[in-house]
Amino acid sequence: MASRAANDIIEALSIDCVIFGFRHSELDVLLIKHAEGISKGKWALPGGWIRYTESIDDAANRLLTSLTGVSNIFLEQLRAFGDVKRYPGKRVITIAYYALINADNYALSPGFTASDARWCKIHEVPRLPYDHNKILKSGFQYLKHKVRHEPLGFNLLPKKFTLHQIQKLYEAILETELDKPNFRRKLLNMNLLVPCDEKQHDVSHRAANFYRFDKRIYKQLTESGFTFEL
Amino acid sequence: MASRAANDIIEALSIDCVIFGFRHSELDVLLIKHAEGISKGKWALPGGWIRYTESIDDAANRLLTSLTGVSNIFLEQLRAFGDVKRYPGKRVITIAYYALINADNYALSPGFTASDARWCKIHEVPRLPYDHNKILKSGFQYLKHKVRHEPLGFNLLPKKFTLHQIQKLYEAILETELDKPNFRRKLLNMNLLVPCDEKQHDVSHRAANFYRFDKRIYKQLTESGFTFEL
DNA sequence: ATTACAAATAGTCAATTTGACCATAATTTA
DNA sequence: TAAATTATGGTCAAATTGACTATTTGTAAT
Repeated sequence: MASRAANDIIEALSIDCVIFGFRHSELDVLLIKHAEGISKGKWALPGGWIRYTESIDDAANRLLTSLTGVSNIFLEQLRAFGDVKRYPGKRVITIAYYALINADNYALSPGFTASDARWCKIHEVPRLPYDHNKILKSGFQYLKHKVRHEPLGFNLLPKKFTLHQIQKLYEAILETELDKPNFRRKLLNMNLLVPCDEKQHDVSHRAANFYRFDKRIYKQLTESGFTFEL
Repeated sequence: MASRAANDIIEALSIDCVIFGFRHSELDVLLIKHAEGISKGKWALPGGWIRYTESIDDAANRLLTSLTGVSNIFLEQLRAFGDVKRYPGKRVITIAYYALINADNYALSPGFTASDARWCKIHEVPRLPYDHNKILKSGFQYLKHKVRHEPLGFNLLPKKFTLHQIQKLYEAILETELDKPNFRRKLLNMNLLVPCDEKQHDVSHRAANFYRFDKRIYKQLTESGFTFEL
């Protein structure tokens, strides 16, 4: 290990990122276009090789940032994909990561081995190389599950948001419509959201109240036995 | 890839298994004693190296069987652990698998690089090498979560089981006591369990009815929108 | 046999939560 | 001033939960 160069990469092991972006009440995935390698010219999930000197979490963040410009987000590991022939010509096991962010908050700037980067609607994703479609599907399933059992998603909204915004987010991810009053009641009764002394403006109808999500309150609640369920 | 021997192993990548065993209303973990290598003589999670010619799922099964004799069980992937210094002297990323089985149904026969194999009570696990304690903890957390959202656990009970048996299983995993009539009501109202025309015998009190879990019924229910929640 | 036990199963009941609604409030634009 | 639009409030029956009590069915002890 000591004799390796700082950016020597581990053979047979890669990272792939499934980055979900929420924008205009729609769910997108972040794709990059390969500038080199065996999939040159093809759109794929952002990913690449792990260095000997970085943890896999660090590798995921480094690769995502250098390929797409999206940085400082909370990437969570999905799982490893390790079918023998998932990658052509060579045995490569990949570790998939995922995240959910507000697409509008991040400027895309393709780099490293990517010639381009763009958001793609979740249901308009083209055929991707390797098993990337499978990884994406797996990530989407996981996201759906996760969002119902954890207050994932609040961090991607603006600090102050309306109940309508959360509802749209949930509807986009779960792919259903939700009853507004009931959704509102359920969420507010959790005592998880703090009402702000501020309303919407610039809207041509009754202004909605802003709320904020308080991490500390959530932590307190969970520690006293509360579990987020939607 | 073609030029490798059939059992060449991938450097820098390993498998570790967290096998939970339910026995005498208690939850155990399966440990092996290393017969060789840098942790010779130490107890650890069963694991080892992945071959170029097998999928990671297959590797997990092969390793578990050859080390402990436990075979033909449903191993599910937990996640990868990839801190830079998790393994001494060499960069090794490990992919963890877990399963929940009935300890009494499997005879342990240590082999391969294991000199011994045994069940260890979940709260009496010694200090394990590498980050195995961390992996175990992670697996236990996941198991607790999983068991509340999926009818995991029914497959480890005998084909025909009593409601009391399931309850004991859940109590062991969730580490709580559950109200008997309420637990019973909740479970039966799911219409997931099929009552058998058979009762316990050899018990010194009123015999309980046997039930069985029907995979097809569960599948049908989930397909029509049902979600198992406990 | 009768009684004491242990555990299974049944039932009660108030409190809470859900789902499907309808009603009203606050704003802006026609 | 009315219409439009969206937020927010409220209702109500049905279903679910949590905390219990009661009854049944069997064995074991006297």
